[in-house]
Amino acid sequence: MVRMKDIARKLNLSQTTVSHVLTGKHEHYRISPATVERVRKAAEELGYRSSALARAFRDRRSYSVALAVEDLTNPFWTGVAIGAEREAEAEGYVLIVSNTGGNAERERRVIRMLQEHRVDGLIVSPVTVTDRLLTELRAEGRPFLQIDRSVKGVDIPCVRTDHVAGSAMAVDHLVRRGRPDIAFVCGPQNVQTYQLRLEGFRKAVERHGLKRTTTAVLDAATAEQAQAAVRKILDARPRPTALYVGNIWMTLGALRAVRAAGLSVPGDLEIVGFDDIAEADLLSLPVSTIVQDVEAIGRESFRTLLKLMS
Amino acid sequence: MVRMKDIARKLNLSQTTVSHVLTGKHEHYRISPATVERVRKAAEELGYRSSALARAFRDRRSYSVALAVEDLTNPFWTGVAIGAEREAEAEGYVLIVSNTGGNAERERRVIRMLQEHRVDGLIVSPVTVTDRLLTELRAEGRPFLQIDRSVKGVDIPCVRTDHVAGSAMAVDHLVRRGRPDIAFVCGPQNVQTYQLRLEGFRKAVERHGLKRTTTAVLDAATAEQAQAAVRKILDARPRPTALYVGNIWMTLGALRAVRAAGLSVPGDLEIVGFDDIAEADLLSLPVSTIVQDVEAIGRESFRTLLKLMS
DNA sequence: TTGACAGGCTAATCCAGTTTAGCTTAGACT
DNA sequence: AGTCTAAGCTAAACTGGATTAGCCTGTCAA
Repeated sequence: MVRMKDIARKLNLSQTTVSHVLTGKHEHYRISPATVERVRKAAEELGYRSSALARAFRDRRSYSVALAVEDLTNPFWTGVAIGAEREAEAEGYVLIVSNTGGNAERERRVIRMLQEHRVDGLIVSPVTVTDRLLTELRAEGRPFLQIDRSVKGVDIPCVRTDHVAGSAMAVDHLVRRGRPDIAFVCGPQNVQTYQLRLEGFRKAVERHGLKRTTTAVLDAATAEQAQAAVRKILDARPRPTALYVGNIWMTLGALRAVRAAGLSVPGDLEIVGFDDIAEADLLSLPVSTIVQDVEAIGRESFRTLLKLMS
Repeated sequence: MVRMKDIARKLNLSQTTVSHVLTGKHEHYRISPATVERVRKAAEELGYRSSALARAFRDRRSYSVALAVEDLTNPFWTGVAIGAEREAEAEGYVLIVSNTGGNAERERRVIRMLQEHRVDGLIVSPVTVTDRLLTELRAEGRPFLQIDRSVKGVDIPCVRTDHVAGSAMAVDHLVRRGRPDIAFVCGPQNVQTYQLRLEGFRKAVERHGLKRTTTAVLDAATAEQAQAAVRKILDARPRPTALYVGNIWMTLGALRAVRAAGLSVPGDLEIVGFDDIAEADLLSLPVSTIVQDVEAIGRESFRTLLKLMS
């Protein structure tokens, strides 16, 4: 690798002068235009690439931030990652995306690794992370942001969709369509996202004064569990005429159960799901979705982190 | 941040000794067990986190590698990323995933940025990258790997599925099912992946001596283009009874066209698509797919890169 | 009583940039 | 003649580890 020193030696200049030219400081430190030109030309010729590593070391800023998410398989998280990366790149940062798989041990290992790599900031969706680790991270003074869900009792900023409002939208929509007997298929209550979606659902139901709603809270937000739950729901008499489902996989599972039961959608049953299903229109899936602008969440997260870092 | 120096000062030891203990070198450099214990305890108490940055700087190895992919929205690439990251983490590396969006300028910028961050190795799917940039990268001596597709005339290793064999599988399957009149909907020929898939198709067709096959080569591998192409294909008389489609998005587009035409699948028309559609069974999509073990491709890529790096 | 060796540690150097605090020379001005 | 200033550059320090070379003391054998 070509270093500044090499350029300096070649031109019989000091490394300092080369640095001034290459970092554009020659406005402050008067350097003759001829020298500026010579330095630039030499840098180009030798294929000089400044070492962000050396700079990071000296400045104690790595110009890198990390995003640790639960499941890169879920379009929600890839969207967030793409949004965050775009914004990061525009600001000259490198984004490190880590997939924790919602696994406590991996989450911990990944965070430690990123700490050691001295990332300037961290965006985490705390699935299993306890307030102990978060508090420790904050004590270290590393800028730090939660995304999509937050640990209770820890006052660390969090960027997320208003899940309560999202549920309200779903209920409003179904009521407006004349389907007040809604069955809500919700994810596990140890995940904050689903707590909030359930809370929003309950509030909206109360606001509308709906009497014939039901709620199924699953142990895990999977297609399989949703399929089984919906099968039961459809056995009930009178059968609900609307289904509100708490995430993308559960919606697919629900759809499967509904088809297996031979019901028509949206004739017999209208379905609203949280999370966009990108292929819904391609496949002509008869479901409405509560769409979160995932890339915006990613962009906003990075921008918030940037503020915390300055 | 706590440094080795701080631990040393606290214990009235030299930084060297602390380093020896913390890196486990005290087997070589005799240090009394009492000192080892004291150092370990102090490190723990002070919450010492070794700076991977400082180490990277000094060793000229960052213990980070990068994976630059075309489209993180495509499950193929997220699968690869997850596989590569898992393997990287196990080896103590940090993986930086970048989304180039198949855009030449972004691809170039991202690669430059990673170069400057002194990643130890690079895995790229060269969409728009020319052999000039690749050759330059190799000249720099940075270990470097192509994935899924390779630039012609540049001898840089490439990890990918055997696309030719994949196409052969598709044709074999359809022939076995008694559907020799296959229409192949293929992606653009400036992308190597589709060149190979087309080549495989042609070879298989020849091997079987099929007479009634057709081929549509699209300008872009999108659902929209595929839908339009399939619409035309279905107008032909006699109509083909089998469809082989070159990637996931095109398969979804094709499916849509087939449905719009009111044909039954697989009754009137049997469909095989390259790339897995994860939701296919959930949605009871009547298509067969050529499944690539994407995480394995990711893992294998990282392992190959690791070999190149040592 | 010397010298060989082991035990237990330390000083100094290097990595590639950025930054601070100058240093030298020529010409202008007093 | 003296001194002030601007122009155009440079030396040295700093970042946090890893490493190389070696220092000092005590014990034991010849």
